[in-house]
Amino acid sequence: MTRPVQQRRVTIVDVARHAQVSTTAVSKVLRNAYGTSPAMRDKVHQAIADLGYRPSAAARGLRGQTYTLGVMVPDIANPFFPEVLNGVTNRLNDSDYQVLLAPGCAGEKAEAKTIDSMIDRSMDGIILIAPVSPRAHLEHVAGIVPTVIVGRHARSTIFDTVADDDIAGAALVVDHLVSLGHRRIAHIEHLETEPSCIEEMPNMVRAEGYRLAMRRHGLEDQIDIVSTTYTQAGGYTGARELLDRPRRPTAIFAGADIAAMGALEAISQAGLSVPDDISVAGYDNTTFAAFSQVSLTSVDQAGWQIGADAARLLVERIAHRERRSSQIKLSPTLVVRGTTGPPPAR
Amino acid sequence: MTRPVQQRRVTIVDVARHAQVSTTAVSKVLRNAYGTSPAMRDKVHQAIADLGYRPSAAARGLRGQTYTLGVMVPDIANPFFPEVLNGVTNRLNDSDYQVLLAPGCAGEKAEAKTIDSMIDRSMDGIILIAPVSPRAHLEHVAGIVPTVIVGRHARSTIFDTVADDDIAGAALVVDHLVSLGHRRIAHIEHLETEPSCIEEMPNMVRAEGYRLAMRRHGLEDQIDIVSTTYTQAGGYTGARELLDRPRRPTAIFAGADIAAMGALEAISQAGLSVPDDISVAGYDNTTFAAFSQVSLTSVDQAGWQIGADAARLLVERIAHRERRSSQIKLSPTLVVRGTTGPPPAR
DNA sequence: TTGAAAGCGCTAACAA
DNA sequence: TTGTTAGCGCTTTCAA
Repeated sequence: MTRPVQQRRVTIVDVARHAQVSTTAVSKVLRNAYGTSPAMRDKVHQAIADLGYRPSAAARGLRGQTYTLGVMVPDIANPFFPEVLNGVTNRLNDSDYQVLLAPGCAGEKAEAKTIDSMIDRSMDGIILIAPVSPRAHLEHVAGIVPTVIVGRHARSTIFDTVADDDIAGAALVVDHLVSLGHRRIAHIEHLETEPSCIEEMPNMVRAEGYRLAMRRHGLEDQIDIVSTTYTQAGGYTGARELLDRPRRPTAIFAGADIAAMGALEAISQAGLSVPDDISVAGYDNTTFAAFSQVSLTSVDQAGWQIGADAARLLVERIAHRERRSSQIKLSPTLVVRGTTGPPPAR
Repeated sequence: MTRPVQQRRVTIVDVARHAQVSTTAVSKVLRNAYGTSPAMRDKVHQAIADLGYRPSAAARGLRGQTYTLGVMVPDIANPFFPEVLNGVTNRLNDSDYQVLLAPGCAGEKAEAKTIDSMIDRSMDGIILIAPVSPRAHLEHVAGIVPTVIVGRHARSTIFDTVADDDIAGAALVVDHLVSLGHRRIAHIEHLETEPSCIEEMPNMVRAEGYRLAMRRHGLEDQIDIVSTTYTQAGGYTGARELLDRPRRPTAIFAGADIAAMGALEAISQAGLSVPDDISVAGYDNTTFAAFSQVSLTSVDQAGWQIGADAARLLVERIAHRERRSSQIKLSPTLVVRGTTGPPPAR
């Protein structure tokens, strides 16, 4: 029985020797750098293929790039984020970059640890999705490594941002419900416990968009917000609270689909039917919103496009670190399904 | 306006000078290596705190460990995988390891590319979830870097495995349906297009478990399998085909929840009701199976536990590369909900 | 127990 | 256009 020989790693030196050129030449060919003749490129590529050479990211990182981009996701179980991620990876598919995801970073502390670990690993750039860190910290990070922030309604000269227009998204829902005849429209919001950066977070902007739209329709006296979280449990307790009101709302706008699911559960338990007794709308147009049994009216914020734009901005910024920062704001659309209808006749 | 000074990175040399010790000493303290006095440890830790030193993973990787573990996930949008991932990260939470996820590796080619990129980055160990690569390739990889394979029913001397007992899981479903009085029980399977490693894949084992259980109940003449994919569309077309049978089944066992969702859609479109006309069961007990509107009977394979076990085995193997390989097989449980009931009276 | 010094594999400044 | 060479920040023998 042959024992597998633990062979030494093939290095750039082996390639150079095999191709009868210098290591510099190999390095240049690898990086498509200036100053290599076609003949040399061929020789080097041949040697690389012959030897099965693969560059060591660690050694590269010590001097130059690692060809690694990091993406931080707050909650991988929320089906909206995979969609954004697909936009990112798809955009980078035939680039030299490898995307690595740092999972599970709930809260400011875990988030800081995750970002640090990406910096320690000399990543060439990072995309932070809906981070909760204070603005100052994000700017500090962006000063160290090219950074794109997704979801925060912030403006900075050193990082780029991509976000959905949450004001417009909330307005789409309110407009739709008003046009159906609703007046008593309530909102379930996510309230961040950590007080920093409050007004930049998408959840807060959605609540603000709801308020603005209600006022625009002359319904300021109907504004009714319960503060819970964007979770199924949060939606459930929020809806319970709303259903206990002396005059209960005829429609509930939950700031996230998963919260809308909790609300639907509470409504069904209360013996009420949707949309005949009460309408429900969500946000994110996640996979399950389209299930026929669910059929949830929801705001689609084009997660795929958000991811693709973030990836593009990041690559651009890596190439030109001094270029002006961009802020991309994408317009959401409303997907009307079966959970919204006219209010019950009174 | 002060321009942010791009200050030089704090290195081990700075720490050594500040603490008045050698760089060797700092390195030892960092790695909890043998041969450091408490006094020295204190001095070094103090200097690290004073200077805000963080080790460079690239430099470390060039000689020793990178303290990075890679996890490859086939499809991040499938809500079962986040659960496994949470098990992994939770288990490693207070270790020195950082978990990084390589997303989107559909197909053998993309998978190989992803694995290579993890090796290039000198990861200390990798967890491959439901890989489709041929066995020989997995063993080759495991020879280079400590590897744990999740979901494959394989046995190897050089890699560890963690898997759900899919034979038992399929039996749980068939037994449940038979006990309700069903005889015509059909199965929707996922058929891998790439012919390698077929019999090791969880989907194939589930189909085999279905066959075995049917035979055990004396129902071999009722065995009815349609081959599609574990997707919503796959479940939809699979169910359509089954509903068109001259004598249609009274129960459908889909090998994955997401396929069960497609089947439910097809059934509802055909004007049939669940479970009165036909019962449906899934596999994975994903989040949406518990939604009251869905209420899908499903097999729970304890994804969290699978992830935690995989992380434990990987850390053990990194510490003892020569230890005997382990195969962990976890027993699934059945979660009975509203989509299964007695067959219609004939 | 502590430290000096030689690399790890690559990139980039500089020389030819 | 090509090659020589000095590091990048760390780990790891090997001496002291």
